[in-house]
Amino acid sequence: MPLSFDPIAEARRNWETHGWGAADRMSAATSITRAHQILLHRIDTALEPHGLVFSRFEALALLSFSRTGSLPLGKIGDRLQVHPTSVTNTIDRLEADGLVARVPHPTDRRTTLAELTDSGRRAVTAAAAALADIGYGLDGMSDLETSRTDDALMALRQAAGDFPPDPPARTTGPH
Amino acid sequence: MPLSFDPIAEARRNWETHGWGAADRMSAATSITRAHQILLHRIDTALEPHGLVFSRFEALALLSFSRTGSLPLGKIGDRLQVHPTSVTNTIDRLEADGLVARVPHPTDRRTTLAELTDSGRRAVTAAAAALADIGYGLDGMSDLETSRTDDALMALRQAAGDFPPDPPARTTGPH
DNA sequence: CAAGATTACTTGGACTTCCGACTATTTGCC
DNA sequence: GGCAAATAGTCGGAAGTCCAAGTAATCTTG
Repeated sequence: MPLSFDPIAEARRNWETHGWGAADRMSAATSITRAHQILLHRIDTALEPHGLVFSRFEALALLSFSRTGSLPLGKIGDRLQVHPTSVTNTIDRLEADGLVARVPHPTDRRTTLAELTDSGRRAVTAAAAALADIGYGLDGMSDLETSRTDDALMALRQAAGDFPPDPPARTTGPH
Repeated sequence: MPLSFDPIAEARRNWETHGWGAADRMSAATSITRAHQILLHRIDTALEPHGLVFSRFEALALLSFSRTGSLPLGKIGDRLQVHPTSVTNTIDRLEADGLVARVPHPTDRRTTLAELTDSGRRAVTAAAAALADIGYGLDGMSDLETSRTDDALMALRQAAGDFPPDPPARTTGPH
């Protein structure tokens, strides 16, 4: 039973009426929360036939970009910006499905590597195509709206400390 | 250990290199996911001294805007756009903390109303001030970036069916 | 007016995420 | 060298979300 009005717009009116302040920011923050929910649902629906969810897809994608098809669990967490326990859980699931394998690090015995299997590489390729097909769940947003959102959120992520404010380093970049 | 580069920008480069397509959309979708994570953490941190989390605060705010300080649980779910089960859980928590009370609907015995207590009204007022203080977690985004994001996500929400595409109804609106 | 459909909420279960604590290993430094 | 500090990963537990299914009440319709 869809609503006949925008609940966030109504919340904004109430905020203003009650003098709660920062109504624009409340609206944007709530919109981001709701957008995340919409995206996650659309993306997970598209991934479901491939036996994946978004977080597991992200881990596979990251592995597929690495030279050796393997990465330490900790590095996966850093790049995906999730808690180490979430990485453990994600890799547990991928390993149970035969999409990755845990292998010991050749020199550092503390470290475990997650290594993409052939099956995992096939799955991530097919899943990436499925996600591109649905425009990563962003249907309804124009290219301009998409890029503006991306730019604005980059400022937020930077301010939150996700990456340094400096201009792109002059080096060859991360690897 | 913060990264020295933007992991989403790097993912975009990899997407393009591998010809996976829709790199701009992937970037925006991933940014929204990460932004949600940042906001939720900042907001919940600000609410923690008030014994609330964002979802419970939203429910209290909704109740405080209603004429009687009470609403059917189902209507709360509709407005907040969350699953009925989540409403049950949220109200359970608020009730355990004495911030709302479950009361039977006067005419429809299927329906349960959540009613704000005095304690709940005090809590939501204080919590709203705390959230306004931190700009709803959006520090780092300018007003322009905030409003552009809000506009873009409104298009997404509308396309997802959250509310109808028509211009605002000529009626007196929701109540 | 009675059976079937719909609506409202709750329960139980699966999943994901985070936090705190713990083990094992490596690194830094006196 | 050797001990403290830092690093890597996992486990247990608390939260939150959703889905499927179940109970209770109301509405619809023949």
